[in-house]
Amino acid sequence: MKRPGDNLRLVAEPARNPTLDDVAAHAGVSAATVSRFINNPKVVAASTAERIRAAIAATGYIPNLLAGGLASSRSRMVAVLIPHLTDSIFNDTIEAMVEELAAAGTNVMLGLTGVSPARTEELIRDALSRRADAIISSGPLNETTCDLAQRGPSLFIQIWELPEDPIGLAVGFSHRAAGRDVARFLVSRGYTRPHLVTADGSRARMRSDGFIEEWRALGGGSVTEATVDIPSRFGHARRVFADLRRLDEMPDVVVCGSDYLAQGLIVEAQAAGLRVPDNLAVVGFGNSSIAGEMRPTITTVEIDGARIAREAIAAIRRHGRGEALPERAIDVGFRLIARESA
Amino acid sequence: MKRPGDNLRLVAEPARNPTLDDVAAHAGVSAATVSRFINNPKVVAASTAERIRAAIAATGYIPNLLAGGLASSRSRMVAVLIPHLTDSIFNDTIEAMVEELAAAGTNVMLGLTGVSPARTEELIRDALSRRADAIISSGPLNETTCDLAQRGPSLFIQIWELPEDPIGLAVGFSHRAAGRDVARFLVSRGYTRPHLVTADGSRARMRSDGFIEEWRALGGGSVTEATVDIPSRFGHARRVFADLRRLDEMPDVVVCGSDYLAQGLIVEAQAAGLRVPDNLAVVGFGNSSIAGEMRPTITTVEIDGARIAREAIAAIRRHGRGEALPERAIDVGFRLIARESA
DNA sequence: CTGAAAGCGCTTACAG
DNA sequence: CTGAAAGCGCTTACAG
Repeated sequence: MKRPGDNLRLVAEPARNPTLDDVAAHAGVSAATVSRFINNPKVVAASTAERIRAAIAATGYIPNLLAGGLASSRSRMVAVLIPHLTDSIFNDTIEAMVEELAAAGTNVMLGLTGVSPARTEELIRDALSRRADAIISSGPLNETTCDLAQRGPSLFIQIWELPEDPIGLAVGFSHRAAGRDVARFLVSRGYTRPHLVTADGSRARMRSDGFIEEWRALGGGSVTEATVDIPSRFGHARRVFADLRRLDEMPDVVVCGSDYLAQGLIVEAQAAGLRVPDNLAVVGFGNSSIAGEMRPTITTVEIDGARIAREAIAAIRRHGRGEALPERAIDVGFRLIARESA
Repeated sequence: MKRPGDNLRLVAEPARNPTLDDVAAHAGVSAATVSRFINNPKVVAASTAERIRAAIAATGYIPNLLAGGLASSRSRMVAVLIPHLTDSIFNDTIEAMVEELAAAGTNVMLGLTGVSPARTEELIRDALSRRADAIISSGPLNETTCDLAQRGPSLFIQIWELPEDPIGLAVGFSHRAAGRDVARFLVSRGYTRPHLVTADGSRARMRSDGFIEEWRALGGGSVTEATVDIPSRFGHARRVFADLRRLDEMPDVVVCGSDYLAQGLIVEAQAAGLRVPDNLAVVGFGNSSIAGEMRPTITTVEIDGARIAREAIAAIRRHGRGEALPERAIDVGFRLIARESA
């Protein structure tokens, strides 16, 4: 078994992890100077820097970010709170987020909220306990969680939505507007009998409301609707499709809450001998990577997840420097991508 | 703007976040007692506990885990390092892990390693810096990262594999044995022309090696092989299928590195007018949720991700109590699930 | 450009 | 069951 210090002969290293003081002693400078070097190499003299660099290598020093965070009240950690990991429409955004944060030397605390505000509350509390520099959330909030989120110095960022009165910052888009756009698109393509599959949750609800509003405004006929559990996933398709066939009149297009569910419906429709989009059209949501790869390719609404990540991170940086945010809500918009499925 | 303290009239609260001392003062006890109450409520007298509880509520106290972790050298945080989030075969395992850890009051630092050992090294360093109680990794290691992983008090757990000589603990299964099982299964079903789609990475490689070894041992004929980038995803299917058609002899079964890729191949095959499994059979890997829901349902190898999560967490707990681990490697096995696709 | 010193907010033997 | 006190390992004005 190899242990730290085994390959050092000149200096008798202690068995414990080396600390800043050990490095300082090794380099013949004070701990303060080592600290300065680590956080901002340019402020120390070149020759000193070199000695410190050598001392760090020789001792195998690994900074203690718990101590650093306590002393500086900057944890260099951001909490990311999302409902699910599997079949999640957020995954591209989260992946972009985690990677951009890593590039900025910031780590990510991941919290899975499910659909429970209680879980969300606990996770916000945990993030606050760890003095997260920011909390990025797409989970369900209630009054208690909002109150909680306002406390503490952590910047609270809501993503994938644009609430009336953001707690800290919101980076998202209008779900209602997205729903309206889909309605307009389907009217323009001549569809007459849409069926909406809405996941239990305010955001999907808002899209459906927007859809119905616009559909009515454009003189569209009857709309039917089904509900599925969050998140809208591939596995829901069997039941949704079976229910579809029991409707009085078969719809000509199904609007889904995710590309995964849309994919599932295409599979089900084809297994039942229907052609997509001729016999049944399908619209997804999110432009997940599968959307452009499915046969037929899936018509969907694209959200620029990487942009959400970038805007969030830019705001965190500003907040970290003590600057005020130029705006409380950033609308990244969306884009309807017409492909083969509708 | 609401701030902490706004709704307290009796006690003049400071503008800063309340600390343990504030709670102690409010409850008329020492900080040590409050600390004890928070970490182990049973050790304080019932009446004291009640006063402390009230003081915590009144002050809106949120513990500082940075300070707590520094003092106790237990961060209550576990680092989870995985290659990707999207289309990842680990997601069920990770989801189970994060939820079980949350239930145990432990937070998760998520790191995305990609295929780069350099990234992995940096993330291990970060985890060590944050004094993670454990580092759970399924990412690629090299010599440097192994050395690093051995240092520090964090328990290092490798999941989804069973290396010769685990650094700390390994919780996984034999990929080679899984490959052999698939070969045996396909022979028993009478397939004669398998095509392996292997992701660039040692683990998928090991399954393919196991497959070929067993296939040969059972007197099987020629095997063809294609390579895809990690991870094996739905989107790879188009190219893989196109390449398939250019082979001298069309295979009768394709063995994929994930259920997502298997799903994609089914879609491609059907779009080309082939029937699955009659004209082309497909085998997946991982028993992701889509596998049982696809049409046809996908024959695959199930890994008990929840069990991996449980074993890992049990080990972390033991390690936290200072107990030695009963074993250095835990084989959770796997199970071939025969469905419709092969 | 660098050092001495105070302080960040907890935990934990040690005593009682 | 509880308190006083030392200590965890950093950062950061302050002074030079």
